[in-house]
Amino acid sequence: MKSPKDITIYDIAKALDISPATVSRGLKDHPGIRKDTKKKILEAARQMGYQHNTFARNLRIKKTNTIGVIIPRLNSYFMSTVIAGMEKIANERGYMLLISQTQESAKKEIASVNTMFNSRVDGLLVSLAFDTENIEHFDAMLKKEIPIIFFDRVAEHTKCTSIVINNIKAGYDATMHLIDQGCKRIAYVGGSLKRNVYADRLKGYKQAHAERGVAIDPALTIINTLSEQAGSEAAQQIMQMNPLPDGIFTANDTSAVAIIRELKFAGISVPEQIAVVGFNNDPISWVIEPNLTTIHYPGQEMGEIAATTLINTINNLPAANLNTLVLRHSLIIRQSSQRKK
Amino acid sequence: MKSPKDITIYDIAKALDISPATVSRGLKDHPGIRKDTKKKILEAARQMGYQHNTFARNLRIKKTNTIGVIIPRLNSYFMSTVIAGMEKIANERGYMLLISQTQESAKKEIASVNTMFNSRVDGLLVSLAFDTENIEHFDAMLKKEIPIIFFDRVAEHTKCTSIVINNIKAGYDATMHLIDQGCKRIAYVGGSLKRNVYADRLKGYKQAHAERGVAIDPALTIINTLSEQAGSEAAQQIMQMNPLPDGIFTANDTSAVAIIRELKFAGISVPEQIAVVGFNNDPISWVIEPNLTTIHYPGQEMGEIAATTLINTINNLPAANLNTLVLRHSLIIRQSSQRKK
DNA sequence: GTGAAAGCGCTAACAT
DNA sequence: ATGTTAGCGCTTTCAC
Repeated sequence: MKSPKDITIYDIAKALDISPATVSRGLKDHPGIRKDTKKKILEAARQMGYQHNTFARNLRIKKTNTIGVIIPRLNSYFMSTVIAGMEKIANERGYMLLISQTQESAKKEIASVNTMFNSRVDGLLVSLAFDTENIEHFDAMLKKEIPIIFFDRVAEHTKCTSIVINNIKAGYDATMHLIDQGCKRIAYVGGSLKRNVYADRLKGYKQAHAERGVAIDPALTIINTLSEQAGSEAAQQIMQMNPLPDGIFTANDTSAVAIIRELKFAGISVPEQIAVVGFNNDPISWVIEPNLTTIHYPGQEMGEIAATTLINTINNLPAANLNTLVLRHSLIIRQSSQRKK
Repeated sequence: MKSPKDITIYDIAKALDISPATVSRGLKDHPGIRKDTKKKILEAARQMGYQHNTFARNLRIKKTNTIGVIIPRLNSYFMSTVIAGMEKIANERGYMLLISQTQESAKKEIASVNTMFNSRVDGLLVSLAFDTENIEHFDAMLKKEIPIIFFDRVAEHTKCTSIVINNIKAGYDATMHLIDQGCKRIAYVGGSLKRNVYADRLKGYKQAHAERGVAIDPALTIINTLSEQAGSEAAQQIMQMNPLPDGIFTANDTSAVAIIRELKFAGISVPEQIAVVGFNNDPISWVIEPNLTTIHYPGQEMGEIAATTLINTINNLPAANLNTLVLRHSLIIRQSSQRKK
């Protein structure tokens, strides 16, 4: 396990009979170092097998060029797309990504924040776990002025930027569409109301009903984990309802697809008997039959914007001091909700 | 951007009127430090807001507790599942994950390796890009005895462990199944033959044909990027063939689904006219109609095993010095390939 | 059980 | 244009 021994700038300095400082400068294009000296240094470094020591540098300059990413889960289409966007930007701007999953647990989230803190990340990109109650665990970082950006599942904080879509409007759009298709009893299936995304979508659902003067039966609201399994169970629950709902708006596509499958299996026709609208525009939404009406959620773009904003903030660049950034969403109407020609 | 000032072990030492060495020891359960001293130190650390400095420590002990992950793309079901598995294990064992995407480019792969090298990761988990020709860019790390594990898209190297499934057998299983269903002209759609996974699956395809004495028309082999777009194009190409193939084996499910959609759109019935088998057991495989026959690829498990093996190697634990680890795959037969009752 | 002191490899202010 | 020097914060050997 032990390496022969690392080459340092001192070794190069000695070999070339110059000072370590000059080597350090030569290695990084410092202005005011002769061309030939620089060339000599680079050449020596290369052939001695010199490897830059990032730690020593970090220790010295107190900057890591590393961004921490804390997310509930990595393995969903939406999240992997977001991360892909973040990685792209980070890579372009010379930052590395340190990634940690909370598995939807507040406890793990706290642990992750602490690890990131100790790793001295330059900034944090966070989407909150289902059951996170407050965001005090970020206080230590904020006190040190380490910028934190929340995305998707966000928290209100005067010092942090949030990047979201307008979930209220999206919920409103989805629900209004169902109402326009003639639905009178629309079920809502969503995740924990502690999280803005689900609370807001429910709000939009209510707004749409209110605006059209349609009463809401509270029994039609189901809160679950939005997993495939949970979707199937929700479908069972819905099919027990009497009278049967004639529309379902659910807060992700995984759930929507699971529900449609159960309904079809039970011989209930979609959209004729029950119209369904999902959320995210996951690839499965255009594979399921009938194709799923859903809200397009720009994941890659959200990742890119989050990373860009964070890096700009870290470097005190302009356009950094925003409170909230709202991306555009759109309702994609497909067959699963269309009852009218 | 400037923090008030970090608390160090010296500050704690001064406050408690003891030495920094004692503080350092107290902070980490060093045997041979009095219980009450330790308690005093921990208490002071807590209330002074002490934050451990990982860099200084790394610099000192030359270990980072960080694992580098280099992959083609993050945003596929398979890869995000793998990463989720890795993160789980890394987290449990106190390691962090540094992730980088090559976007299928060898050039970016080389850059990533260098960054990881400079970041002094303790080990590397790698799945190769489409067009990587050789693996010399890993030599510097290997020379320093930094362990590297390849998974999925691997390369032969005496010093590295590879984690794979038996792609030849998987390709054989898929093809043999199609032959058993009565297919006589089976097309193969796969990715770059520079990568073991695609070359091996093609090999299996050929083996199955050879074993049954069925001749192969080379015109039936299509090499592309396996994207959705590429899948649609492959379908177009296949539909031009005369005579039409009666079976398609394609190396991922994204491609398979795109192909099925095109075929259906063109009025070709699946599986009656053309039977289709995919690869990966992506969620879309059981949503598409007809449900897709595919090879189950244990992504999460592969990620967990890769991470476990790497961490064991880093720590010189037993069972670490393996050359190749082969995980179990299985053929999942669904409707897209079933012609017989 | 605790302390003194020497570095880990690099950078940057200051000097030349 | 280059050199000197003083740390960054921590660990650890060797003393006591």
